[in-house]
Amino acid sequence: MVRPKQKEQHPDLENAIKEVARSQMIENGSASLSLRAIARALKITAPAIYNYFPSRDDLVTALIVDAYNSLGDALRLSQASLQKASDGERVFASARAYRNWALAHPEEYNLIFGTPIPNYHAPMEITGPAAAGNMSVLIGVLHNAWQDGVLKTEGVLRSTPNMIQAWINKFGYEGDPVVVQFAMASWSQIHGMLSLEINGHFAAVPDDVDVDDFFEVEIRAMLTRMGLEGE
Amino acid sequence: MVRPKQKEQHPDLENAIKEVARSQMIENGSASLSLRAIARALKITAPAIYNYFPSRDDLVTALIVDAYNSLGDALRLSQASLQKASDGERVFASARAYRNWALAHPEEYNLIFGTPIPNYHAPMEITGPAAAGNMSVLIGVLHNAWQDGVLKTEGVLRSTPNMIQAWINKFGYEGDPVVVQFAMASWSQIHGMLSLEINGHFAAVPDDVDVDDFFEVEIRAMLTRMGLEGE
DNA sequence: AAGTTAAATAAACACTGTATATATACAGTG
DNA sequence: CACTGTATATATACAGTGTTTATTTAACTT
Repeated sequence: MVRPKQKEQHPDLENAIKEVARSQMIENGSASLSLRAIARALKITAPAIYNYFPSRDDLVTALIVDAYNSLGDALRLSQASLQKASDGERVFASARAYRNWALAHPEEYNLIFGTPIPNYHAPMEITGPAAAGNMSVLIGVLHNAWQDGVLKTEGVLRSTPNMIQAWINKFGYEGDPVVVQFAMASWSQIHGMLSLEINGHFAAVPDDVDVDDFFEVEIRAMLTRMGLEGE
Repeated sequence: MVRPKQKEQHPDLENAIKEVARSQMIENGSASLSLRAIARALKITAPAIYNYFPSRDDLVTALIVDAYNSLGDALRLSQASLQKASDGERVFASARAYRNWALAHPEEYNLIFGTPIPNYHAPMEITGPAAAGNMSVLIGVLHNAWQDGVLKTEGVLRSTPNMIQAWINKFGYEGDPVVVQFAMASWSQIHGMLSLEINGHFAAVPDDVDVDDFFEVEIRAMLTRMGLEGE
């Protein structure tokens, strides 16, 4: 038999491939993603996957975009579930949501921000917008705080840093560049802690040490710096 | 010929292997490290490498330890070359040295802090002490600032975070835990920015956007928080 | 019913890390 | 010097990888 009857094959093979890829990533680490292993699990042959993804890299890119969207959903949910909260509380909630997602999906987090797949290089024209979409959640929260006039912006910037201006030029933002600066700084800080925590650089074993309170202290310091400590 | 004459072979094959591995990592990315490619370059066969490194992972571990030491040298050099500098200047210098090393050795930086080698997991009993040795440079600088009484420690910690206490228990530190907190926080922040910068998450192309002034603003904010803004 | 298209297979290529067995240059000893 | 043992390399083989090609056939179209 060369082509199976429609009844006998997966109804949505493209999604089935991604699901198996995800579960195998979680089980064996994202580095050991293997088209052949996916094919074995689905009882098809490896080249069949090429009907849905032109190459292994395109599959990886699809997984990355899915991961970005999953993270973005978590961030938006953290805001949507907040009613009449202060600006500080909103930032805190988004920071916690970011971390909780990362701890719940470490392989996918590394897939996005690390380089776990040999010789894979993310095509920024695809992943860039997905990333910016998530960034804009944090920017949105800080933008509201700025509009509320509670953001401590005095003396932060002598002039707009190149990278901040480049981001604004590319993805657009109407408002004080210091809002983007704060967003990028907060993102960097949170990402730095998570990257070190997830990859076990804070302790011998990743789950060995509880980093919760360290994280809380630093988010609080972040809020203090931005003038949002009232929480 | 099964075994080459001593005159015809590399005088220090172990180091030659590491050097070729490093240069190939730099050229093709650390993910494409290949024992066979190394062997080809050295005109030996792949299994010969096993006489010097029990497995590919042991070679990677050796490269990681070398990278840690190289980074550590850069950090220590940044301090040794400073005479009669303020505590703030010393922190600033170590932050700049850290970033400069990372930008000059991006593949080695990812080798240390990312997971670029498929299915490789760093043995923390070896890499842990190497990492702690570098961390202690930053802790040392902040410890001096604390002893000078200029570190703004009031109200930072309600109690010592678990992760900070665990680090102190493991690697030892006599002094205020807030010094370690500040060191870990600064490290996280710097690492976060570098990880995003090096892996191109700040822009489409890694070298596309100048992140220097963004970095400076954030280090300055870091110093302000710790009470070292006098520089 | 015939022709076309789409989705799978089978086989092969060039790689990879690693294990095993084998050959030989060199060092140490009688 | 001759003999032996060990260290260091090779040769070969195995199981795995992503990918390409040609082939087959189910399903759709006319």
